[in-house]
Amino acid sequence: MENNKLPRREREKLRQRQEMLAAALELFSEKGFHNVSMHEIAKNSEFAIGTLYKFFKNKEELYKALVLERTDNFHKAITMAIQEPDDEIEKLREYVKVKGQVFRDNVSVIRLYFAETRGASFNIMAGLDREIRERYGHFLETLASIFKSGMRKKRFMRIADPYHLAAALESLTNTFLFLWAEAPERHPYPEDPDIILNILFKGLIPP
Amino acid sequence: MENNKLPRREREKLRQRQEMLAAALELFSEKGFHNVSMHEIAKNSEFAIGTLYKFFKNKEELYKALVLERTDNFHKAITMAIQEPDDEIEKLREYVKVKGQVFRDNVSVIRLYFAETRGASFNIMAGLDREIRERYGHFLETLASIFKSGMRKKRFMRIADPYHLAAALESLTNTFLFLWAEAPERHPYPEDPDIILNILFKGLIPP
DNA sequence: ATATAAAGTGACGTCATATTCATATACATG
DNA sequence: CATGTATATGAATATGACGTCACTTTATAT
Repeated sequence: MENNKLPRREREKLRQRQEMLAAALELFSEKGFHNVSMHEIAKNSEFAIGTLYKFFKNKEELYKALVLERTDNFHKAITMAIQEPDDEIEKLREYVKVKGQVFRDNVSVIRLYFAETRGASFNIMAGLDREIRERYGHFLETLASIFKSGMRKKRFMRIADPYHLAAALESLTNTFLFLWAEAPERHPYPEDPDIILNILFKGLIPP
Repeated sequence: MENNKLPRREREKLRQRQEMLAAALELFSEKGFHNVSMHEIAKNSEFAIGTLYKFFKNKEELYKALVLERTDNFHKAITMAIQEPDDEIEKLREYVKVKGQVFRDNVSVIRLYFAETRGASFNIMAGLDREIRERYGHFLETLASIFKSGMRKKRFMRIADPYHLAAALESLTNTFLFLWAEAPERHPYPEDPDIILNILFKGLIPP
C-alpha cells in the first residue's frame, strides 16, 4: 500500500472512512438503501452523526462512494484475471472462477452489485445509476471481445451475437451466485467452471 | 369474467380496487416502493387518501397485493402456454415467445418483476419476499421438468442439471428483456425464439 | 504551559410521509 | 320522502429521517 507516503493524520482519516463504509455496507446490503438511516450507520460505525457528515456530504454520496469503490475493486480483479490466458476458453474459465472467488469473499457486496446492475435501482438514484451502468456496459464489451476473437479464430461457433453471449454469461454466473447466496449447501458455486460453462460450450440438442 | 355474478356494489368495488392498483403500478414501477407516497397514489387514482386505506390496510399491503396479482397473471399465462405443445423443444420456444409477448404488453410489470424475483427486494419487505420466492421456485421447477423429460427422451443432452438449465433459461430471457427495456431499438426482443435458445441449443465449442 | 487549529459530537430544527378519524356524502329501504 | 347504513373524504396527527451547527474535545505549534 502506498498509504505510508501520506501523513499520519491522513492515513487515519482514510481508515475511519473505511470503517464508516464497512458499517454502511453491512447495513445496506441487509436492509437496502431506504431502510437504513444515517443514525444507524453512525451508531454501527461508532462515530457521531456529525462526523459522518464531515466525511460524506449526504446519504446519497455515502452510498455512491460505497458502491463505486466496491464494484470497482470487483471489476478490476476480474478484468485482470481474464487478461492472463491467451486461449479464449481459458479466459472464460478464469472469469467464472475468479468471479466466484471474489463474490464468495464478499457476500454482502453481491447484494449491492445485483441491486445496482440488475433490477431495482432504476429507482434508488438517477446519478449513480448512470455511472455504474456505464462501467457495467464497458465491462460487458470486454467480455464480448473475448467471444469475438474466439470466433475469428474459429475456436467458437457463431451461435449468437458476441455481445449477447457476454450478457448471457454474465447472467448465467449471476444466477449461480444467486442460487448459492440463497442456499449455499444446496447450490454450491461449482469448483469446476465447466459445470457452468458447458451450458454455453455444449449443445443441448444432439447433432 | 365471472364478475357478473357479484352484486353491483361488489363489482364496483373491484373496479375501484383495480384503478387504485393500476395507478400504484405506474408509480411504483417508475419510482420504486420508497419513492412513492400514499398521497401520490391517492391523487393519481383520483381517490381520497382515506379511501385508499379502506381498501388496503397500509402501504405494504397495497404493494403486496399489486405484485402478487400481476406476477400471478404473468406466471399463469406462461404456464398455460408451455402446456400446449408435446414436444419439449416447442415448449421452450413457446416459453420464450410468450414471455416476450406478455412483458412487452406490460412493460411496467417488468420492473416490479425483476425487483422482486432478482436483486433488490431482499430489502423492501420480508413477508412478500417469501411468498413471491416460493412461487418463483415453483415456476422454476416446472421449467426444470421440461428439461428433465427432454433428457429422458434423449431429445436433450445432459449438459447440465435440469434445474440449473431452468434457471439459466430464465435468466437468459430476462437478460434479453432487460436489454430490450433499456434500449428497444438497439436490442429488440427477438421475434424468432431460437435467437435466444440457440445459446442453449447449439454448442459454442465446435465438436 | 498556553494558544490556536482541527476534529468530533449529538441535541434539535425542519420536513416528508404514513395513518387515523370525525365529518360529509351517497345509497338503500320502508 | 325520511331515516338509517355504508362509503368516501381530507384535515389533522404521529412518526421518523435528514442534515445543521454551536459546542466540546483532542491535537499541534509556540
